[in-house]
Amino acid sequence: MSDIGIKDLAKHLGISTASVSRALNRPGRVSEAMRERVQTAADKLGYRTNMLGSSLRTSRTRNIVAIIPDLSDTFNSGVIRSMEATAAKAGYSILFGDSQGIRDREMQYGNLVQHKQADGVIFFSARPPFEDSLLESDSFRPPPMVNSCEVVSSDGFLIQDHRIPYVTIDNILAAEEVVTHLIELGHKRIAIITGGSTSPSSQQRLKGYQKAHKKAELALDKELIFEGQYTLDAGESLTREILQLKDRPTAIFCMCDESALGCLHTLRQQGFNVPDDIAVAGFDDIRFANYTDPPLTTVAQPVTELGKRCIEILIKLIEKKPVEETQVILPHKLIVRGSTKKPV
Amino acid sequence: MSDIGIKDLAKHLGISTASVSRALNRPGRVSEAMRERVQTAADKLGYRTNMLGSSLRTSRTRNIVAIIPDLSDTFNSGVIRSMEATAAKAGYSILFGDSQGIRDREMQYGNLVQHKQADGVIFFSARPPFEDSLLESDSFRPPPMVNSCEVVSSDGFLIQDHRIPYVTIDNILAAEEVVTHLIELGHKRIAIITGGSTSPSSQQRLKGYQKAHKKAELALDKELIFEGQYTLDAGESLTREILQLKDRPTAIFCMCDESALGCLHTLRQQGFNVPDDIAVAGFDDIRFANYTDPPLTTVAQPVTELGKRCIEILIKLIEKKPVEETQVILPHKLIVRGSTKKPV
DNA sequence: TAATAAGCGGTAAACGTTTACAACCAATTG
DNA sequence: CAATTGGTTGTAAACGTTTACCGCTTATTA
Repeated sequence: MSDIGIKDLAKHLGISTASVSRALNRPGRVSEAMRERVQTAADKLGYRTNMLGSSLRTSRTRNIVAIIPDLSDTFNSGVIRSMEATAAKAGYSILFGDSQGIRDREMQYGNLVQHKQADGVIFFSARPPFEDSLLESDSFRPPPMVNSCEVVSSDGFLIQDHRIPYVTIDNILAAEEVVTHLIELGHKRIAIITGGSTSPSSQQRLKGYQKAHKKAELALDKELIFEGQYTLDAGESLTREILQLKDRPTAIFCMCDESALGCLHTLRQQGFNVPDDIAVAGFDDIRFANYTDPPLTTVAQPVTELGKRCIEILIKLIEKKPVEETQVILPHKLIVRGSTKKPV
Repeated sequence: MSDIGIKDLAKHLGISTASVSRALNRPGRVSEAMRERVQTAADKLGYRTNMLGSSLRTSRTRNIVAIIPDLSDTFNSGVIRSMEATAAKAGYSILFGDSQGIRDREMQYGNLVQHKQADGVIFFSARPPFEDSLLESDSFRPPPMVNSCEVVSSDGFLIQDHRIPYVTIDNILAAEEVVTHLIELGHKRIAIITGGSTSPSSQQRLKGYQKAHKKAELALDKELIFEGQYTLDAGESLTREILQLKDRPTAIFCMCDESALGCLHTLRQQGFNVPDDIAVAGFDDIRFANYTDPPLTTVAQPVTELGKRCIEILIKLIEKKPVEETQVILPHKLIVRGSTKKPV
């Protein structure tokens, strides 16, 4: 019973391996009697297809690589979870890599598909996880891939004039809405804690911040822009810096909720009241956002849908089915809670 | 340049595939000149070993399956992240499955190793992810596996009198310490929100709760035990129930920090002051625990070490190296913060 | 100098599947 | 009744590696 192969099964039934294979994978190309006979024998003997043999022959692994900058981030892990669920439903498994934002590590995971250990890639970064020389080479045959969340331009990334599908939200608009919300409340000095200058989503949210100011004909003060990261720590420490400004802002927009939690913490520690002294807004609507004191005003991203669509598109690509929409921009939603109020 | 195989490389160099293979994987079995010649040619032509062929031949995939009940849980995702990092360093990739605690799904992922898509398994549940009939069968040759966090007994799970290695903390002791801490502060009525009756870690923490009471000769009140889950929601809603008790407790021990956050939220909503009206303690020390108001008293689990040790042991098992310690109990640490204080 | 060893490279057989192709049989057709 | 068709199964060649085994050359030893 331990590790029986297709040959053993065939011999045991007195038929050819071809018939076994067909009975198992291609019902219809085999008589019903045969299909049943093989199936029950397979069950009884505990036959498990050795996928290595199968994959080698068919060059399909049913594995997908997902490369994430930080798996422990609440927003990311939500997306991944959804990806995994969607993939599993379609019979695919997810190999994942936490790149920590380091390009070398991204490429290391990208290699998995070049080594034929996976059929396609999802990446959360600006560039596909392949060496630049490859990306620029004409002979490069890019594997199925989908770009998620960190999309550079509305054209997507181009390889040989062919765009890579992506799924994201409109970061510019979303940030603009947050900031406009603050401006409409009456705030004039709004500090911002970014996600880092190398992150496309952060760049875009910054653009939204600027657009909102421009539209409201509000002057932009460079001093109010604090380059951070998408982390609790960044929010905490940069808020300390913000509080040292002579002309203190009346609102702080954090580009992710984790930073906003750090921000709230520092404000509380230093005796500031939110939202009366300072208003705070976040981004992502992680599940903790509703549990802070006061609850956090933020932008909800469609986490589940984001993951689901990525995988759906990727699988279509892998299976060479037509994919109707290759540039997906999902709706976000401004969620106003207690952390923002008009300045007193 | 697109997809060159070992044969192409061999032909291009006018040597046999055997030499190419040896030059690449077994330096020392080949002259230095040869090694170098092959290496540079491989680099230049962009040769990538097809791991399917290799794996088929060697029956080693360098993949590991990790089966988690809930990937988006902050504690879990921290452990996974550490696992991934450790595995990557050793040249392994992690295939992960979010089982949502459903046994069928666990087995579905367990199948991956039976289908030879992975070399070993890490599981976070009480039973190995294989069908019961298999587990009980004498002919079952269990694959390398390690049990993490949710360990049933100090013997580990037995298969054919052979114990499965595990890595965990002493949940009983840790919970006992939390509750003793509360008792020493002067609390006499301590409610508890569990992680669910099917979770071994929850059962053990409950045992610790009981032990602490016994040791302090404090009566146990069944009414104070609330069966929950390891989630925010459970903490939130069960706290509402707790507050309806006629004889209200002065402290609440939540078996995970997420529940504690939910608990704090409900308390705040209903106008209770923590810790003055009611003290709250959690478990896990997720990174948000220090950012709540007041900061949460909790038990720190060695998240990174937990993940690291699991993978290290598993890899030793896979590579048939001797593993000195198969039952690892890592140290935890009670972290007292502002959410617990003596009752007023 | 002959015998032995050591170093290196090639030959070819696996590993476990899937699938073109061919072969067979029975049923249908003209 | 011969020819054709359709349904079903078997044969055997791949897929891309690794590695046991063998043989060649050169160095070492007695």
